[in-house]
Amino acid sequence: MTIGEAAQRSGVSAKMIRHYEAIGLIEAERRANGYRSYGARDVAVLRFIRHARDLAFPLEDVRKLLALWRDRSRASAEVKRMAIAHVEALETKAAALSAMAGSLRHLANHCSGDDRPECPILAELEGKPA
Amino acid sequence: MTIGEAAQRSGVSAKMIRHYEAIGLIEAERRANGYRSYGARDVAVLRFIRHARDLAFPLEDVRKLLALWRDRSRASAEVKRMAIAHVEALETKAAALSAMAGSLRHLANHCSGDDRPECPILAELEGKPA
DNA sequence: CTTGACCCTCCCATGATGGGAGGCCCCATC
DNA sequence: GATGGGGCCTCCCATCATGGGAGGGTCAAG
Repeated sequence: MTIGEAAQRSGVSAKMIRHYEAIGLIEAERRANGYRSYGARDVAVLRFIRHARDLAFPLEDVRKLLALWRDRSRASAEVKRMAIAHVEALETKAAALSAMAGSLRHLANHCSGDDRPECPILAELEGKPA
Repeated sequence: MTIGEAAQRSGVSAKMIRHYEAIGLIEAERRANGYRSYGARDVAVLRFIRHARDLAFPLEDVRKLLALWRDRSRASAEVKRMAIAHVEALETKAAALSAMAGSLRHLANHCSGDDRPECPILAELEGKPA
């Protein structure tokens, strides 16, 4: 199938499929006319990548996960280790965002939000010590 | 003061100070030798920027916040509106990350993590429907 | 007068993705 | 057989905020 069809079936844009090839994440056969050609297995790989990306695994992690996926005799320990590390990174980021949201929401709650110029939000941005 | 000193006092790197100038967020006087020159007010502005960035306001928002900050007669309504919108964006992102962390942690909990190759994490990445 | 610590500008890289230009290919329809 | 439209190709640029580094000028202390 063509790259367009593979894109549709995998949910990965044609643009990204070419990119994944450019960075060596996947490979593709070429037809005589230069067009990339894909099969069912390629679509499965693309879906795998998309699912990993849906969980926000960076592409370098995806590369390792793909290698582990293809190695049927791999130990699950390595996969689990990567997953846990990634979970922790996600939780750390989520906590940081929540904290920012919380303190900003707090400031906003104390801002009248009307025509008056007094604004604790700007005051905080101005004054918070270095 | 020089850019290096302004950087130290404001907590914004010299690299970033130059960048903020390049994108028109701030301006800087120049000495005869071409060096940028900053005063206490500039440091205050840089701190303002840093605090806004600490709350993950995008630079375009910072630009608007700076304008509002400088306008002593501004209405706080606009500031509040921006803050609330940003809080919502932060919360949305945090929730998305938490959700990803949660589902991945769930998968990891069901992965033996030993020498055996069976791994629900890889199975999920492989099989999840499009 | 040398040395080291600054400063300057300009270019490149990150990470993942999209947009678009310019050009080739293929199929269907007239 | 020619034409048109849609899909494919490659290559470049943009995003967002930040850092790194090269190559070169400046200044102050020794």
